[in-house]
Amino acid sequence: MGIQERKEREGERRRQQIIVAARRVFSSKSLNKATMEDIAREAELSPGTIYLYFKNKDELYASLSLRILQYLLIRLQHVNSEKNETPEKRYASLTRAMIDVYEFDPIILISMFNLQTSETLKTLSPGLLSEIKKLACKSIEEIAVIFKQGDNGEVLTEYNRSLFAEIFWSLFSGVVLFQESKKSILGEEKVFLKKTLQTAFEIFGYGIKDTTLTQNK
Amino acid sequence: MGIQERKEREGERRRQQIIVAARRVFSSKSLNKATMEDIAREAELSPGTIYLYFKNKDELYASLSLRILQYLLIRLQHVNSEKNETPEKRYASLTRAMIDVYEFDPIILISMFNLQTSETLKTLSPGLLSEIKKLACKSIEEIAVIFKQGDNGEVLTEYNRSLFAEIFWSLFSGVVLFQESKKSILGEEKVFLKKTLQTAFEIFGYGIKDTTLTQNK
Amino acid sequence: MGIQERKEREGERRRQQIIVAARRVFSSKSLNKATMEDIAREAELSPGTIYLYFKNKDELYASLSLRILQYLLIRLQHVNSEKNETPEKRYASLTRAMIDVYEFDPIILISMFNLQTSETLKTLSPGLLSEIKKLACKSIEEIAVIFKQGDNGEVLTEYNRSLFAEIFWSLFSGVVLFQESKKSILGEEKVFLKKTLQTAFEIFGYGIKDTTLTQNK
Amino acid sequence: MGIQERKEREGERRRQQIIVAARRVFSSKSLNKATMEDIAREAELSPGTIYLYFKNKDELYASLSLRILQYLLIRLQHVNSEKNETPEKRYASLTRAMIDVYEFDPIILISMFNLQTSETLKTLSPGLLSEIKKLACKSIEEIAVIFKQGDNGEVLTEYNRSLFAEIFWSLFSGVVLFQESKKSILGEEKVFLKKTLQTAFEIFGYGIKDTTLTQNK
DNA sequence: GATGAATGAGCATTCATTCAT
DNA sequence: GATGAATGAATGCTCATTCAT
Repeated sequence: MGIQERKEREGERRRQQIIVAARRVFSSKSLNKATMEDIAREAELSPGTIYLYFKNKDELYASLSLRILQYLLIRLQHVNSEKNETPEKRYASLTRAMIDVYEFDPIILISMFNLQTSETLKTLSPGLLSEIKKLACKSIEEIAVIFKQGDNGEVLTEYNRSLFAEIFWSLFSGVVLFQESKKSILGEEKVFLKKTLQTAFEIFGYGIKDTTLTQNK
Repeated sequence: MGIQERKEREGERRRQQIIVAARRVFSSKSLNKATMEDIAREAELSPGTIYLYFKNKDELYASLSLRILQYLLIRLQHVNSEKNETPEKRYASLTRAMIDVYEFDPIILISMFNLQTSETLKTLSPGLLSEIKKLACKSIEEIAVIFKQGDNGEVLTEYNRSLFAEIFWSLFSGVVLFQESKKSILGEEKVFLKKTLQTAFEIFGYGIKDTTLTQNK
Repeated sequence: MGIQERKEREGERRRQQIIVAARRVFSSKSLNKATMEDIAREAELSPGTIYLYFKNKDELYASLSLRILQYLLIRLQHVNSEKNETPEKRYASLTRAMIDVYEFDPIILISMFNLQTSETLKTLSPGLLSEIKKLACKSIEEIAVIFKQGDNGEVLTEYNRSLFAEIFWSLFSGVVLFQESKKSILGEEKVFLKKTLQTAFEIFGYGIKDTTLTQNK
Repeated sequence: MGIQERKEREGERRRQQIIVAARRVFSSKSLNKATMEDIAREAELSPGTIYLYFKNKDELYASLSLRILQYLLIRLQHVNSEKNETPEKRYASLTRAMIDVYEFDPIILISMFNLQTSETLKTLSPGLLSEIKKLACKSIEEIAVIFKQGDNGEVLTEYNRSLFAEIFWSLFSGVVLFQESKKSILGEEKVFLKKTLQTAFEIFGYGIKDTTLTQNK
């Protein structure tokens, strides 16, 4: 029993060790440029060992996203657990949560956004793919819940809330990716990502109030 | 001279022929899956010929984006040329322009967004890279110009306008990429991209009005 | 001593357990496709344990052949022990013995024939290799002994008997392998291996009578 | 036109060049031990070039057998074209043909027999597989035709002729493989393959006469 | 300019074997 | 004796790019 447990824990530790190494490698090289040997070297393991814990390169890459998706979902659920708050406060909590998620691990967050668009997802094993889908969908649903009560007491329809949630999520990913590209490619030294995100969310926050009114007319 | 000109025109025609073929290939395969031979076959040329017109695969890929960036810039300049319009009308023109750009060539637009984040850009030849940068920056500047006069007569600072423009651009790319990923990966049948974009721009439009007020206080 | 014996017996049991598992695995996968882990799983042992009983994969594979070679030799010796029988009856016993050997374990028999031609044998440990050689040579000698008295009372020379024995053995392996290939590759539903073997042996039986006459002229 | 032809001829020459190199490599190493790089080096080409002419390693290996199967079929058809010959003379021609086939290229003949039993065939492209099947089946049919008129004027049934042809073929492969294994593994210096084959065919020749009589009773 | 055969570096993945526990 | 996690060498195949014609 104790042995069983210890082994499981050690196995999980190895997975984390590999994920951490992969994170470091992917932060300097893209999925295609990074080789399994790079990752193995970084993890101080042999290439073969990685395959004991991850089915293949793509699954390892996709697994990176799991952690941040889990963190994201927890943060969003926490926002929703503060039930008696005003809509304004809930929205403020939401924006804070998103910025925290970014700061939790920018590199992995960006790789997750890239994963979203890539063909890689299509060849993932069903288990891992559905896990990712589940977390992503749940997160968006949680965001939708935050928009439950329109700021003016107007109740948003189910449809609108989902739409707003998706747009909010799109705004988040769009800003992060664009600022990242500015930093890495356009060679801008200082990118005020946090400030830009705050402004973006502020605009969105004001925007939905009026949009709510419009849509309910 | 006449001969020189004809040659140049014919050369340009070849480039377009290759770009069109590449577009078709990239629409069904991602950058990494598509081979130069695929593109050559599609263009009814030999692989070697492509290298007469494009330095390498990445440059060919990046060249795809040039066309849509050019189209985008022209549309944005057109919006700004309607000088006496009200801010509301100008914003409406802007949103229409963006949706037109999407519909002009969704595939290339998406590939351009992907290019933005990819490592590919880093290895591009200086000439092509600066051409892309120039078009992208000009476009964002044109968007900023559209925001010149705040909707309430308040004049936005140069800084705010650029920030808003970037956020607007981020929102555009975020929505397009997210909806695309919904379509291709989550397997959603119908994705209402146009509707989602309109709503997103509506929210943004309302949002900046109030944000303007706040920021100028 | 008693302990020593018990250990040896248990060791032998383990070897058999592994051989049985290997047999099952090789029946569905060829030598190259089957992995040591497959065999370990089938034997409900760990990969490492197999190496306590067999030096390496090739030796394990070769060991499979030992059992059937032992069975073959015993059957052939039995045929020769029936001393007073007529040549015809002895030949009939021989053919029956060969068919029994086939039916004893077709899979291993075939793998033995394949082993014969493969490069695998060259890297076997001297002990195992000489064991296999010894059994194979003895078996062929026993067949030669069966041909001792030509069917017409003519006495075959030592040389002829060995030659006939080898040809008989070749015929056996040739028919088994060819029919096997018909079954597995040409996709023939029913292969009448037993009937074919009987006819082949009948032809051979008649043939050597006349050949004997010719050669002694 | 002339260019087209020359290119085709050069292409065919390359294929032959690769096949010749592969033959040399496979004669000293088994299919599994020989690497594509070995073959490329032997052919003084790069690994990539081989893939321009052969789909993969297995197809290259299988292609080796095509030539000898073609040669075999031609020889057998030639035997059958000598229509007025006596059965005895036709059988003598048959045995001579088989020995010639062996001497035409022993190495490839053996590799063909090994191919017959291997799993390799199962993954071949349908075109190549059916080409091999076709040649093999036709050859056996030609052998069956040679047995058309039983040596005693007795007419063999279609069924018997096919059976005899298969057994004859099996005998051939069995003898060749066994003698080969004697040479390479048992370390016998001189193997009298030709003599053994002749004796085997003599036995078979005499044997079918009597078997024919028995079967027609 | 156009060709397309040839190149060859590069890489994910496998699996027999080992050895610390 | 038994384990099974870790190893790491080995290899088939791809494909962007070149260059002789």
